Amino acid sequence: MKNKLTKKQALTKNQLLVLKALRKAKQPVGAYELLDQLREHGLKAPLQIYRTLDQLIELKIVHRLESLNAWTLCCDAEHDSTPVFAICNDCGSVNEFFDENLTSNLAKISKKSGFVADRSIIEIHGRCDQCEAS
Amino acid sequence: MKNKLTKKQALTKNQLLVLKALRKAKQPVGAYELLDQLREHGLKAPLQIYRTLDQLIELKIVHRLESLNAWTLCCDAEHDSTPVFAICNDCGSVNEFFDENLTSNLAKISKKSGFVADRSIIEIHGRCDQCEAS
DNA sequence: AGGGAAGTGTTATAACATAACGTTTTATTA
DNA sequence: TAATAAAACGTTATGTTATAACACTTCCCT
Ligand SMILES: [Zn+2]
Ligand SMILES: [Zn+2]
Ligand SMILES: [Zn+2]
Ligand SMILES: [Zn+2]
Repeated sequence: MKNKLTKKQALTKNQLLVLKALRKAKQPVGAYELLDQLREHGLKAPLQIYRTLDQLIELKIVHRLESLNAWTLCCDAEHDSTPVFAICNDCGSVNEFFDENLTSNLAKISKKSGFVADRSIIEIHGRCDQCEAS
Repeated sequence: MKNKLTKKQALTKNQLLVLKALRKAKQPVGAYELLDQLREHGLKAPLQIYRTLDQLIELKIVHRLESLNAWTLCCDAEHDSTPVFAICNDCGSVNEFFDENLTSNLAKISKKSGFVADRSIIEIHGRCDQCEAS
């Protein structure tokens, strides 16, 4: 698989626009919010956003947060394992973690029941350390 | 906390209707599909479904599958731990599992980063054993 | 140059979810 | 049991998220 640098060089105009908007955000962003921000750059229709997000997910540059209907940049790590997202109820920040044990636990559970996993979603809601401290 | 039997005795008409529809289904069901099925019993508006589903979730009788925008009955087990849902891409069936190790791993990950967890979502997509066999 | 794959733009529509308001039912307790 | 509070209910309107269908363009490979 190509590394992220290589992938970035191949990005299209729309992909770069969406990526830039996501980078600017400190939180996951919804598709229509992205659309609003990118209207000034010529994007007009939801599909332009949804298609681009799908492409960026395919490139493993972006993740979709299922419980938020929103998207966020992948942390810099090149990873094949399942990310764990910690989502703060208060400030909306999201952190991406990896855990070997957890990944292998998931695999075991699947295996035990004969289920062949494809894609795993782990999203934890709660309060981040900063919000918890204040 | 009351057990499920006690809870069931207290269910309202709408709750019973939705519950019955969910029981009949072999897969998670969307809110509007429930609405369609329950029109003949007098339910007319989406809100009647959404409210009832919220109540049933509060009662821990029903779970929402975030990655499907659909709801399913809780397996019979009375559980406080985080359920793991295995969702088959082919047949749409969903199985609910629990895993001590996984639950404690999740707790550890949270703790390490100072995050205080509230609600965890674990949904695995793939192929169930039956579909895999065929 | 020819042909296929990926990307793009646009209009229309589908699918999912909540706001706001008032009424009815049920439970609590004076 | 009558007053009251809390929960559930019904209805209309609206907001939010996502995809279908179709035509056109760009890029890459042979
Ligand atoms: Zn990632
Ligand atoms: Zn926070
Ligand atoms: Zn359950
Ligand atoms: Zn299956």
